[in-house]
Amino acid sequence: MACWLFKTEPDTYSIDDLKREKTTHWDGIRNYQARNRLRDEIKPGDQVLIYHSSCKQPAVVGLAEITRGAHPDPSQFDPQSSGHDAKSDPGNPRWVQVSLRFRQKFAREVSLREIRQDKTLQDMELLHRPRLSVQQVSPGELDHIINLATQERP
DNA sequence: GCCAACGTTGGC
DNA sequence: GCCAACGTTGGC
Repeated sequence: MACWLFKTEPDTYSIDDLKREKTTHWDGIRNYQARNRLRDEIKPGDQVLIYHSSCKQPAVVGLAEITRGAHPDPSQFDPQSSGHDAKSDPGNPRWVQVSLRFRQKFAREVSLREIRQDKTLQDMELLHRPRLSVQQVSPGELDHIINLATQERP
């Protein structure tokens, strides 16, 4: 079982949207490194931290679980979609999505600022790989963040 | 295949 | 809104 962190802009799709819908398809990924991780590494049962980006307080806000591995992202073939890709071959789709299920919205957010200040989280990819929306998380990091999220603010 | 120009992400 | 980081594009 591997652990990941998916970035999302809450104005577009938030943890509350996921909580309401229960499951979703993580579509719209149009970066090759992120795509490769979805396609090659992310498997059903993997745990996913949900992270809100481009907002007032960037933070880890909840937890989800992968229910289905990579399959074609339909939005690449939709001319109306912002993710439309005219160069993608329907016989060999370029972009994939995964499916995931809501597990929990954390009692409190673990902000990027707090992660930066936490000694045990200094190696998180989140702090070293800007602009990558599918991030690796170690089991220890996942555990630590869940602990923070269920404790009182220091 | 190099690399300059350009576009996007995302924190601040 | 600024701008740093870095991915992508396209001319050569």
